[in-house]
Amino acid sequence: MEVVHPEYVPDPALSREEMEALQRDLAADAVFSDDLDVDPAEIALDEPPTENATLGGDADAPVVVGIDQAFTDDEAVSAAVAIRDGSVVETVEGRAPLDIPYIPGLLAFREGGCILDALRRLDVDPDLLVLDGSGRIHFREAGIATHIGVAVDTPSVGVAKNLLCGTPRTPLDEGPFPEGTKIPIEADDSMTTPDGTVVGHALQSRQYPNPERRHVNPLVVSPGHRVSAETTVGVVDALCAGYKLPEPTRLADAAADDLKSR
DNA sequence: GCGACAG
DNA sequence: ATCTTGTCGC
Repeated sequence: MEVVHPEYVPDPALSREEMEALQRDLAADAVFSDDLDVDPAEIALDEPPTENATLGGDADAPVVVGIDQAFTDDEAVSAAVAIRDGSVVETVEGRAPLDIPYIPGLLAFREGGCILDALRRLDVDPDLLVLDGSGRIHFREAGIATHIGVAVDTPSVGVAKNLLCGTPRTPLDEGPFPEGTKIPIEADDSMTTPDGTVVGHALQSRQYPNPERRHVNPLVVSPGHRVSAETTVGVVDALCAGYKLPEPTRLADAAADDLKSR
């Protein structure tokens, strides 16, 4: 696939002020309502995808791509795994030097280059990108899922393990919550978004039989680009197949890990 | 000055 | 994110 907006390619050499300005610009181009080329209801997985399937499968089924990174001392490696009709149809990798440290709110400038490097090598055309981290749940509505989604103008969602900002309608420390629980997350005064706007959800994708003994924390999902908050939770939920993480990110996670160990 | 923060 | 074996619970 191609980068449609080169001006939004995250440049680690920018000053903090320039980075934030770029985020405000791209957030203005972000679409937080449904504008997909496929019916989101057709995006689902009942079981973990089958490894590599060059032949067979419905060639017209939606292509969902999971992306994740692993790190060494000075380099980031990214793995993008494309899934269609229940099987992995393509896997690519990307690399980039680590030029700046992790700074909350500026994650895309540390990991974005590596991700775009991988996505450019992708032959299939993704209908949805699933990224690690926030999308609209961000101080300037420009989390890494939004940043990447807008740069390639492709529907995207963000899946995070922790909350960056915003206020859950039910405090997350009031858990454990039963599997399937969806808690709206509203914008607060730490964000540019009008207060009370639902910018994402906490999603209890998995829970143990006896949460009192041992429990799982919810995921934090938010729209990246061209997807609404409601559709985002529904789709991520449908992409889970028995594990806490949705299959696209689980597979990308594993792929990135063994790329690192090589 | 205080607080608070994805990966 | 990363450094790392065993260990708890179902």
